[in-house]
Amino acid sequence: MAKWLVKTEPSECSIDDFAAKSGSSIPWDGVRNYQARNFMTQMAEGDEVFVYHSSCKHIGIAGIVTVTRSAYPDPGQFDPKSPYHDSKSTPEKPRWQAVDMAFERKLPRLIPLDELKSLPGLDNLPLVKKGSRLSVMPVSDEEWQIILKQAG
DNA sequence: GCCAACGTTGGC
DNA sequence: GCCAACGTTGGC
Repeated sequence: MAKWLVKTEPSECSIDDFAAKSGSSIPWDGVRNYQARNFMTQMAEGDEVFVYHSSCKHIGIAGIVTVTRSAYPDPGQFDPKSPYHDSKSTPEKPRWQAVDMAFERKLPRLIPLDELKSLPGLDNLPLVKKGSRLSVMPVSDEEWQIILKQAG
């Protein structure tokens, strides 16, 4: 089972929003970056995903969600009224994909970015690289264990 | 709010 | 295909 990490602004969709809807799925949509989209299409039902809070007071990894539905065309791209509308996208040739995810658990504590940066073994994780804007990325089993262990 | 780093667009 | 200009991301 593959593992992943997604970035989100908690004001948009936080781990607590997932927790509040525990037992039901939330669409992960609005991704408009090709590399991130390509990773999303590789997600499978049951994959675990770290949720990272960005652009906020407490930046870091906050919890874990599970993929409940693999990639399907992101509806927003077809809707002219959607902020995620893409005029070059058609239902026959969709450009962007969404997945569904559901709450699994919060980490015992939030792991701040500076802590992630200082941990050995995470050097290859795009998240900790300066200037990286990739919002969906794979996490190796080794990286996953390092982060879980750090959470306590 | 600032600004460096990045991805995308479009003229050539 | 190059690359300057632009808009966005995201830590600080």
